[in-house]
Amino acid sequence: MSAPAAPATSRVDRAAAVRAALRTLVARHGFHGASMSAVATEAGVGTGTAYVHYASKDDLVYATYLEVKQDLGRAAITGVDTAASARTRFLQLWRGIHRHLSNDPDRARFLLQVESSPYARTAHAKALAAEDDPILREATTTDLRAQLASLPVEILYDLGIGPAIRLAAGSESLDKPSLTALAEACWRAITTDGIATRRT
Amino acid sequence: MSAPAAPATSRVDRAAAVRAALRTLVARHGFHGASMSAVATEAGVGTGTAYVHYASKDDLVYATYLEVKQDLGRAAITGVDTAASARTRFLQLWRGIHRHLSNDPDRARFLLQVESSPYARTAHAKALAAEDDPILREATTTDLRAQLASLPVEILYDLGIGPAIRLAAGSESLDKPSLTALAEACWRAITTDGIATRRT
DNA sequence: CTAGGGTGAACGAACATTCACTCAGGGTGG
DNA sequence: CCACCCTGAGTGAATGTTCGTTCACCCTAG
Repeated sequence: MSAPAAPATSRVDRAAAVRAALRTLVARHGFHGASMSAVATEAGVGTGTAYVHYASKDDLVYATYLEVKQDLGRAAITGVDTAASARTRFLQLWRGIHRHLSNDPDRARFLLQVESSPYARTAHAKALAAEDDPILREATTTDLRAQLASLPVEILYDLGIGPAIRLAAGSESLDKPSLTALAEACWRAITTDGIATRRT
Repeated sequence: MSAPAAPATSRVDRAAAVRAALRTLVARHGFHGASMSAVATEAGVGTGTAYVHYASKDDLVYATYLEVKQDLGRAAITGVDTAASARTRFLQLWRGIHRHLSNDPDRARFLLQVESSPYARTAHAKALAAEDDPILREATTTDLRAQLASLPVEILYDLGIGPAIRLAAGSESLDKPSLTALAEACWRAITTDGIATRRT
C-alpha cells in the first residue's frame, strides 16, 4: 500500500523515477493526461514496472503525494531560526515553502491537483497518519499558536501558506518586494494582534 | 462553441440539465467520474443529447464553467450597498459569494476542480472574454482599488475571495462569528491601511 | 542455479464520439 | 378544419480508441 524507502542498493531507483514521472505529468496535463503508460514512458521504464512497486495507480498517487508533502515539510523548516519571534519564524517558513516549490513548480502543481480531486480525502488522511508535518507542528506547539486567529487549522493553513503554494504553481513570479508583501499579507490574515482600531 | 440562452419556449431545457449534471458529477467524483454517459444518465437524457448542444466534452465543460461564474458574479453583487465604505462593501461581497456557494457547495467544488485542472487556462481566458465580472469590476473601478495592496489582481483575488470559495467547497461550515472573523482576515490580507506598528 | 526485479504485448472495461433513426410540433395547401 | 410533410431535437447502440491491469517470459545479481 505504501512506497518503500529508497532502496539505495539498486543502481537506479525506478520506483522514484515512476513517482517523479507521475508528478510531472499530473502537474502539466492533469490526471487525464497521466495514464500509466505515459507515466512509464516518461520514467523511461516498462509499463509493468510501476506495478512491481505499487499495487495500483491510486497507490502510486498516494505514495507520490506523501513524498511531495514530506519533502516540502523538510525543506520548509530548514532555515527557520527557532530563537526568532513567531512572526519572523512564520515569514522564514513561508519563504522556505515558496523557495522549495518555486525551484520545481511541478511539485506545487501536483499538490494542488491532488488536493482538489477525489483523491484529496484519502490522500489527506494518509498524510496525517504517515508523517508528523513540521509545518503543522510549528503552528500547534510553539508560541506562534497563541497569536493565530481562532479559526480551524485547515483554514489557517489555507490563509497562511496556501498562497505560497498557489503562487509557486502559477506561471508568473513576483519580484522580491512583492513577495515580502504577500508573505506579510498572509501573516496579517492569520493573526489578529496589533490591529489598529479602524473606521468603516 | 457556446451555450445558447435558455430557449424558454421548450418545456424542459435539456442543455441546462446536462450542464447541471456535469457540475454535480465533477463536484462529487471529479472529472474522472464524470463520463459523458454518466452525465447523460444524471441529466435524465440520452447519450447523444449533450452533443446536440455542445460540440465536445471540452465545450460542455467551458459552457458550464461560464454559467457557474456568471451566476456567482450576479449573486455576489446582490446586497452590496454601493453607498457604503470600501471595507463594508468588500465584506458584503464576501458574504454574498459565500452564501451563494454554500447554498449549493457543488458549484464551489466544480469551480475549484476546473481551476486546478488543465481546463484552467482556456476556461479562464474564455471567462475574461465572455463576461465582465462584477467582482473584478468592483475591485478595479471603485475606491476599493486605492486601499488594496499593490499585488497582481489574481493574487488579491486568491487572498480576498478564494477562502470564501474554498470554505464553501469544504465539508465543514463555520459558525457566524468565525465566518465574520474569516471575512475580516481576508480584508486584512488584501489591504495595507491602518496597520498598527508592531513589534516582532 | 535461483530469486526476483523488469518487461511489453495482450486483455477486458470504459471512454468520447458518431450516426441512423424516431417523433413531436408547426407550417402549409387544400 | 384536416392531411400532409418537414424540421431538428432527442436517442442509444455501435465504433474505434485508450485506459488500468495482468502475466508469461527475460535478465541479471548473488
